[in-house]
Amino acid sequence: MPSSTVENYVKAILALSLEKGEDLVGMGEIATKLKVVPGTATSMTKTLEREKLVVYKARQGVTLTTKGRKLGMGMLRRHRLVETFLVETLGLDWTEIHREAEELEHAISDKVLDRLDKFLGRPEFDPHGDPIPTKDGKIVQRKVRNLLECRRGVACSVKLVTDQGADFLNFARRKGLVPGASVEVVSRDLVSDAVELRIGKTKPFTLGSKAARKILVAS
Amino acid sequence: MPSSTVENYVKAILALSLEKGEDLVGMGEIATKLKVVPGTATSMTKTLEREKLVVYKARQGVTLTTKGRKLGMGMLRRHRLVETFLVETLGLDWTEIHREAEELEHAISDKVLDRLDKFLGRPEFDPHGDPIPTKDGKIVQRKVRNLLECRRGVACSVKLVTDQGADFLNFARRKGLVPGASVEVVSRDLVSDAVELRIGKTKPFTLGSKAARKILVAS
DNA sequence: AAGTTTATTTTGATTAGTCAAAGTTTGTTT
DNA sequence: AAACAAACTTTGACTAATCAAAATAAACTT
Repeated sequence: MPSSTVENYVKAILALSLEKGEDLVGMGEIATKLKVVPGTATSMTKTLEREKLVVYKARQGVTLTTKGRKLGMGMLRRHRLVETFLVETLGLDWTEIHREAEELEHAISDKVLDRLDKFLGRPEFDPHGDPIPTKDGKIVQRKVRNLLECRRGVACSVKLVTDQGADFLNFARRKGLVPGASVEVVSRDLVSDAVELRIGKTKPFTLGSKAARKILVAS
Repeated sequence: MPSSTVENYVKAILALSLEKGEDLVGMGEIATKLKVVPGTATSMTKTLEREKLVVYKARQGVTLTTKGRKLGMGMLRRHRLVETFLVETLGLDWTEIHREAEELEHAISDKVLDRLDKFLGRPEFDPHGDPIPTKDGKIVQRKVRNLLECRRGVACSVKLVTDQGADFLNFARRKGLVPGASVEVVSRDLVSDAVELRIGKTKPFTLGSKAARKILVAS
């Protein structure tokens, strides 16, 4: 059994390589994501290599093996199913489930996870709109764009909010930028570095480009 | 935050003192229950004392402080609510939930626990028939007797099976000795050290006194 | 009371995960 | 190419939890 520390490192490496669209992940990135000093990332990486979860090239970075990828996907599945349960069944708030799931994901057995999955009706997406990997570690990807990449004047549906910090989630919810909401880019201004949006028929508002990039939509 | 190790020690001390009806618990008992060597129990006990969870008298034993008792009761509550959830909601088997709950009880926050409690309808007893402590750490005790202490010829209702090992639970279930079942002591034989039982209207069978002592009933 | 058994405590090691800080590479400027 | 900066690795130290085995204390037995 991998320790929860090992699980967290593998999950972080998977998340980083998905974010970057690049398999090789550097020690600094891991250290930042997990809030440890770089030396710790290096030494844990060697532990992961001993367990055949990653391949490590000194001073270059680390890539997941098939085994590591499987474990990582399993963690993602756990995490997202737990989040779904917390929102759907227990009625917790969107913005507070991430931290809870972070703990629970390590404590849940495969058997309980499968029962939970069944109980929830085998959902495909979690409350943030992220796809839930299947048992064999595949994820259904939707064709999504962020709000900066959208055509003007075309209503799109919000699929995903990529920043899971409570602050940002709260902000997004206040603005109505929740998965499922219909949003249209009214105008885009490269000088002020912002986009003007309209949710349904409400009056338009402006979002900075940094925030706009965090909201993913599909048409 | 106490570590899960600390939580387990406190839970074990509480369980032992409840079992014995005696506050003072010896190092050997703790070591046996937690499957560690006695020296480890001694040294962890000192850690617990530093955190003001217990009072420790060398070569005598250890007793929980108010703080320790509160933590212990909290763990019992967690454990039993999680077990209830696993059986009631996810439909897991009676006999396999203990180990699962053992992990989950450390990972669940107070907030999630309270939501779970509400979702389950604030149950008073878990699937084994054990009372679930209230949020402020009180347990409702039922007047129960074991099968050796029962009057002959009087139907009683099974309330509690005190051995939670999978083997014994399986055995009890096969015999129909599950919480809620109606059981009657037909005869008692001190020589063969056994009692003859009848469940409802089925044909009587015999149970050794050691097993009979593990089945608690109320009339 | 002396000896023996049993429970407990101590001591010294070990492992996983971490940090601080010193030492290396590698790559970038000038 | 020499100097510098950034990223990375190494080293040594620390904490929590554990075990093995030696030392000690208490409780029984003759």
